[in-house]
Amino acid sequence: MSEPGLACCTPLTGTAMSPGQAEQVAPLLKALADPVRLRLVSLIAASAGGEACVCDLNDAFDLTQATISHHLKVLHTAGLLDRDKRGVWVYYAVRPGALAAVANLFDTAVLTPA
Amino acid sequence: MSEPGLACCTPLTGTAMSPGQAEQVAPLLKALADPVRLRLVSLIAASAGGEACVCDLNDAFDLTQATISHHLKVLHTAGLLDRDKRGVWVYYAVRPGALAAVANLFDTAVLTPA
DNA sequence: AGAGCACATCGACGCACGTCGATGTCTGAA
DNA sequence: TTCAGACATCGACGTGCGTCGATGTGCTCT
Repeated sequence: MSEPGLACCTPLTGTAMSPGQAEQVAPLLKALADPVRLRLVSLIAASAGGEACVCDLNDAFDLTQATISHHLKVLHTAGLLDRDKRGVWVYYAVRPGALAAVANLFDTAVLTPA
Repeated sequence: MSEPGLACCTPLTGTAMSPGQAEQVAPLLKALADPVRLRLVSLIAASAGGEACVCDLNDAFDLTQATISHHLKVLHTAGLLDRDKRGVWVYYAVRPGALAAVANLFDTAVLTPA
């Protein structure tokens, strides 16, 4: 750590997240990085039975039905929500372990230094 | 649960995430919902001492120095990274408890049904 | 068969985001 | 004082995202 242009600090030892792993996890976080989708997941998880139908979710927001349907599709495509059609209604449920996987991410791959 | 247009399922009992809480947490996730920023946080956390200078972070990516500086600013503005200027170099460190707060989010406010 | 409802899809709009090259600011050394 | 290096900021470009109204699809009941 003397002249500029040379190694100025530590060579980044320790195992960090790989680029491939980062590009695999980022879409999951991106799907959750929206106030509406965050509330949607929370509402579904807090519902009785861990599932909720779109009609009820629609009433919880001041948004168009098309917008809610779009957000639900994003969450479903990301693998966070399970879709179950029963007659006229469609029920969404939080995919078991999906959120836990995200939570583990911060406990294992990122937080732990060594 | 008979005629369409009436209450078709459960009235969303249980405590879900409030709209204000969602809009407060979403920016945190949005800051992390990028492969480059995810790797940046991971690299910094995995570095010796839990901190890393920008010059080393720059070499880990095939991106312009301006782009890396931009991503670091986003993470710092979101409250995830601490900035410490020492002479010519700038060291970034993961803000203590910042990632843990995000991890707790999925364990308390969202995951737990009842 | 027809009507009505629940939900998905489509096309379009405005805005925010990721990236870049160029330039500015500050520090330490000659 | 001058110069070179480290990092931030600026302006611009293309792309993606959130939202909407309109329309399509599938189901149920009459």
